[in-house]
Amino acid sequence: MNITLDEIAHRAGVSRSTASRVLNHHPHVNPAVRERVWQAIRETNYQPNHTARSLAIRRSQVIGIIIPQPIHTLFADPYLPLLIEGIAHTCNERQFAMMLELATSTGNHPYLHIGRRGFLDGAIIASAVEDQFLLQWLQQETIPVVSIGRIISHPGIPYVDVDNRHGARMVVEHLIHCGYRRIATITGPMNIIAGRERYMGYCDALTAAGISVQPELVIEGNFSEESGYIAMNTLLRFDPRPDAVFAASDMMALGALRALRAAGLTVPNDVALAGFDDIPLAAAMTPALTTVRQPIAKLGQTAACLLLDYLLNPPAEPTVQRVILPTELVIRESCHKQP
Amino acid sequence: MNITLDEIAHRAGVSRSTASRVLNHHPHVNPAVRERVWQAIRETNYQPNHTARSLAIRRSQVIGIIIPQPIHTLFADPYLPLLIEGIAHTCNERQFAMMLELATSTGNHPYLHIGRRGFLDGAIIASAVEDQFLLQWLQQETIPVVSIGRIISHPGIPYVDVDNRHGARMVVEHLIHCGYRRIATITGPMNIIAGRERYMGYCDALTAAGISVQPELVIEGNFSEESGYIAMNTLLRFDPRPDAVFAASDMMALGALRALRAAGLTVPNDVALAGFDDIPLAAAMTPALTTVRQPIAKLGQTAACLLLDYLLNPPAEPTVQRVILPTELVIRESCHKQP
DNA sequence: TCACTTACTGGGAACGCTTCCAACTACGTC
DNA sequence: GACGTAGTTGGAAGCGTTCCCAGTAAGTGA
Repeated sequence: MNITLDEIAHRAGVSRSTASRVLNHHPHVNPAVRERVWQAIRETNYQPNHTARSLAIRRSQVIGIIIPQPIHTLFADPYLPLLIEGIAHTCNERQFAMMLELATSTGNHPYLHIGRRGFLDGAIIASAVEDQFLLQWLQQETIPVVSIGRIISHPGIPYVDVDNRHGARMVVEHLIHCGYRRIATITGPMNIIAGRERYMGYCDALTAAGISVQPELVIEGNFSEESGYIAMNTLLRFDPRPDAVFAASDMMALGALRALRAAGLTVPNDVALAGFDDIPLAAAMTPALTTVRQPIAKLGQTAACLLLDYLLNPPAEPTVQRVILPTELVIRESCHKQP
Repeated sequence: MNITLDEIAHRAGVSRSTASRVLNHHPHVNPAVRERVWQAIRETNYQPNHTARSLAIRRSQVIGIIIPQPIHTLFADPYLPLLIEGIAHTCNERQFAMMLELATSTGNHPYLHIGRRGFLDGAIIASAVEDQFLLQWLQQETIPVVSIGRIISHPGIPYVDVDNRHGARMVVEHLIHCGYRRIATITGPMNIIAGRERYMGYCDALTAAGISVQPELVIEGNFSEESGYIAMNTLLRFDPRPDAVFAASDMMALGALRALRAAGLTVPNDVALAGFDDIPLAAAMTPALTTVRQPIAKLGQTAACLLLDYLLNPPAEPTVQRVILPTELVIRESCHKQP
């Protein structure tokens, strides 16, 4: 049914070997023969069979993108799309394809296809949630893996991350600099390292300024708008209420803003607000949100580079690559005390 | 290096054929033999080679998800994530894997891998933008395809879609019912069928109520927050200004809201606002947005079902499946005139 | 006891490609 | 004129599966 390399060889009057050599741009093929083969390829619109090729060369030119959480919880903000765009950028460049491996909320087959030998050359863990499935899989897997975000329990896995801790510290220092002292934080999930590190950056800034961290001003959220709303309502019950809030994600900052509005308070005059991520909405909201920008697409791009470099020429001696990308403070309107 | 079926067969003291039969749950295998083979599989942690299997059975159990536009423009709202989640749901259920085929903003190799024979069993077009690449690819491709959204120029392609036109009509009728008469619309891109159909629904509702469609009250956006903001500012320059606005996406409604706030106007008292999509933020914003809910995950799920059903047992006579899923009006606070 | 089924098993070709190896040319070179 | 040598080619053995086909052993009914 489909045209094979044999068919091409026959049409060009050469052997399969020669046709293969032409296809793969090997040297030492007579120019005239080479042209005859290309002609046959063009005439028949021949496309080589990728599966057969993979089997023969024992590589698939496919990497997996592992998304350990139900996707809709993560895609609620544009983090993952940008990450994937970054990965895709590198993959397209180097002729690799991407498989999506995700845990659905209902399905019970996470990482279904990863285990099958020969299917993937390597994998990128898109968001390092250290759940049991992921850890169990890492335990027994043999293909090279690069993680977005450090995996504490597996220090041998190369990773790329942004400097969450420093970013958080910068933005909280900015709040302090603006004159706020009773600064609360709505953290990310503490089982995610980004959640923990942003919290640590918050602590760093307070401690450095001689302000003690008050446990009641620390509320754990899950990065979603809703959780920011709930956390802010909790914070508003304290007396005196915080005069500034650092939300560990812009979506949570958005939720906090909604709670503040509902309580009749204005930002930044009654309460200052800062976020993390710099999603497009952050610049668009009123007041425009002061936040920390992270180079998300770059993150994905770098992770893919790390993985593909490794795959294309594996290093002689094993070295674990680690890359930390810088974050950037974006000052807007949500934490300036109006005179 | 990796364990093969031959190794398993040898360990269990049987032929490769028998080992294969055990692996694939064929009948007519002696129970004792069967158990010996399974034991060898467990002991060695054997995983069958997917590539070799694909080659032999001439199926890959992989479908492609084709995303014809730079992903970040589409992922700006949670549409695509939910769609993918729906597709993944069906795929996980039936042991299929998903390849992501996306056009990056910089890359010039869209649909890179689709052409390679044997790589994909079928494909889902995630968002029917009729650009040249897509049409060109459809022209020459041979694998089964299902589209999310109708592709006008290729009526032979099965598709799944939501009833955009009726949904838009419902929400505009609701505005009319609330007493608004000078109703503007911010449409989606007119080269996307969803954009056109929502606009037609808007026209339907007005016409049915005996209101004529005023060209100056129709502004084309691109579904993004920013485009909603810009369009609303344009609308505000007209005198008399519209008393209600139907934005063809919630993100654009959000942008419109920002423009209205900036102009010192309140929703719904000065201007009513309605959206389309029912993204999570729609319920969370102030005022909560009246909008049209579309079953996005269901859309993906259905598309995947259509495709996989077709792949698993191709129908004898060719029939083009078409499915239209209903939309639902969600009434909240943004279009009730306060007494 | 003899066909005749039925349950089970192994051999080997096939899937479509890559690549090693050997062989064959043509061209100088001593 | 024998002898490398480099360029060029085809044959054939893989890659790790599936599955058809033939064959054996055991069970069944006349």
